[in-house]
Amino acid sequence: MAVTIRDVARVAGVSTATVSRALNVPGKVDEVTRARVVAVADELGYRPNRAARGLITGRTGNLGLLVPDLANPFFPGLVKGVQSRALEADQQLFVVDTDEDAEAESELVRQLAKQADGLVLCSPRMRPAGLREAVSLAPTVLVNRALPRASSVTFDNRGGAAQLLNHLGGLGHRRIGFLGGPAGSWSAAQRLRGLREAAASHRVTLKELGPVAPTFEGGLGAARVVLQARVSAVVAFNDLVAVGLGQALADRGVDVPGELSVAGFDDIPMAGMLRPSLTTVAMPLHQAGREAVELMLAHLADPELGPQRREMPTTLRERGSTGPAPRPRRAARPDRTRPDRSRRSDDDE
Amino acid sequence: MAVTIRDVARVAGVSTATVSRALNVPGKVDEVTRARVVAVADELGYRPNRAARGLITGRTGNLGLLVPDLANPFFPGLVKGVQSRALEADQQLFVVDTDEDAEAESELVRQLAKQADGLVLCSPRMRPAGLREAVSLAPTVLVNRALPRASSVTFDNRGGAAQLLNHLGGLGHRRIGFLGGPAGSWSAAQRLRGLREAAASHRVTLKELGPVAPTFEGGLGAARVVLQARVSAVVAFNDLVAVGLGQALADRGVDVPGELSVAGFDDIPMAGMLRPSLTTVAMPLHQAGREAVELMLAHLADPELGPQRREMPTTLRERGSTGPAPRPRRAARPDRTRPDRSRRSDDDE
DNA sequence: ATGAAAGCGCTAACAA
DNA sequence: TTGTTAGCGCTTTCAT
Repeated sequence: MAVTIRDVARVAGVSTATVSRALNVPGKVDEVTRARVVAVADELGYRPNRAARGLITGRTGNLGLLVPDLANPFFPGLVKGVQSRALEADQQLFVVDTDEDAEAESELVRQLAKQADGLVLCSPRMRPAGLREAVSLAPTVLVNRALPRASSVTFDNRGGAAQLLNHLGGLGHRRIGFLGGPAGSWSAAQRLRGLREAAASHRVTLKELGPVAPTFEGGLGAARVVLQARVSAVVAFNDLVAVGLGQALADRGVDVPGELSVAGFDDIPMAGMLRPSLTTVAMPLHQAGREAVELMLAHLADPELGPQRREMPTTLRERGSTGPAPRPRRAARPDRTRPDRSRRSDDDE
Repeated sequence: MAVTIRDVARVAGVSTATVSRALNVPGKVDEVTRARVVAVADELGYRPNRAARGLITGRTGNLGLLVPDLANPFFPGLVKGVQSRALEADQQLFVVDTDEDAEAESELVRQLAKQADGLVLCSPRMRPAGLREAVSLAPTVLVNRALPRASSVTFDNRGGAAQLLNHLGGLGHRRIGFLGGPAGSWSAAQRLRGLREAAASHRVTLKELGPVAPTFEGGLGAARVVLQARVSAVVAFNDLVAVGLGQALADRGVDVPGELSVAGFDDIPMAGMLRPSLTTVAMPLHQAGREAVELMLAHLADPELGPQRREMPTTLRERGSTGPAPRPRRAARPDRTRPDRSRRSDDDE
């Protein structure tokens, strides 16, 4: 068996209660005794048994983190942020990937809640009722989603979208498409709103396209609808969609961004690995993750604390561009037969 | 407070011991009583307190998973596999991202081991001594790394490399470069070995290039050395490097794969999202993750069980290509829908 | 087949 | 400031 608090007590010549206090409530024990206890504990390599502690305190020392899909490059940054802060607070982290399954989410949350002191739910897909249950089960912080009377960390999607549109507007684009994400998506709504507001003050026409799945495939399948919309720039729901769209356009011989600009959200690492340049709205994922844990800890420390909200700032980024101008491909033959875009009716550039 | 075993016992009119048995050792209790107990437990919504159980059984019901970097697209598939099997076994999963820090790894493993019944260490960067300690702390399964007298799940890198070289050789390539990964890398060595053996029987000259960092940037910076090697095909250490190299070559106006073929390992999702086609050796990550947990559970069930080894088969895949040959650009015709090659590999469900 | 009781390792009253 | 004691929820002998 491992070394227990009794071993430490025996060797240090004190009671187990004193050991416990020395280690947990330093103020309530004589400095000399405390030092001795700590020394002994250290020497014996004592590590408290969290299960035993948890049995009496009701705390597990664990945090639960739920994400819809770890393979989505948006999430690892968040997970890392959450983890870094959790470890600092000496909390271990359960990570659950729900595979985008809104149904499964609820049950997983129930399981998690039982073993964790608090929950961080990232972009939860479940319906509000499910979220409410989660909140009732354990202190919960939502990330990338808001809910009345619940704590959350969100990103300034609206502001970011506005920045993006201002940028495009400044470049001379007058007809811009928004290739929307999934129907009920909260962030898609925010982004659209930001774009609309900015479009108004730029005399830009905003065309709503889609919605499409928030995936590479979603973007891949959207080339046609985008070309038909006769826009000079497209804002995709996120980078994954933007990348898919970019590929589909390239396959059709459309020069990106020469003929058509593509922008996205998230600033996923892949955005920097691609050639058609991509303007994207970056989210401070790591920080958001840390902030979420911070709120959790605050709730743990003070159960009476009301709902807290943090909105993280977003930043416009230019990714993957190799140079200033769109470079024609070398071996490319100049046969650009694209029925839709061949007649330029737009006031590009 | 939550509903405890005593509540169930009282309502069912039996002792707590019987409830415990009914729920855990169905054989040792009368079928009628068992049914009643289960019904009551169910109705009351009883959920065993794992801390209490753990206190007496010494089991936590948790598994620990350690990965070097979740943002590396290689790992999420593995994590998902591990998680899926862990949940089936009613084990919760601690996930720790070590940020490629070999030093931190050891301490994190120590912390993990205390709260988990077993450990799964993916591509651990730590030195053998550290691994030995881990193994001594808790039942441990290594993934993507082997260690004498330790259980592990590895991939058939050698066989995959051989397949790859056969493929390239069959295509007529006679000078092939290997852009190696980090110096001490176990998998890099395996891959090189497989390539060498196959090269011999194909009268192919294998040029060792690099090593480079196993990252996108690593590949990006290798264009020059690759071009100087005057090879007609390059096998990169992994897909990330391959993608970086592909971009760097494209920037220099080299036609991939027309003038130079690029291949990689891992079959990361991104491989399917890119245009210069990429031949890659796919690893059954999801399955490997599940297998790792399987081995863990076997060790848990029988502590006397000796070290187990599994080598997972690898498969050659063609990704991101739009056609068979270096493709002249095609004018956009009425929707020539590309076969959708970008879906995740079948083993990733 | 079932129950009584002990006790896992720890913390938190309550006493001293 | 420190020790004594009870008990968190559960499993597991040991009786019955």
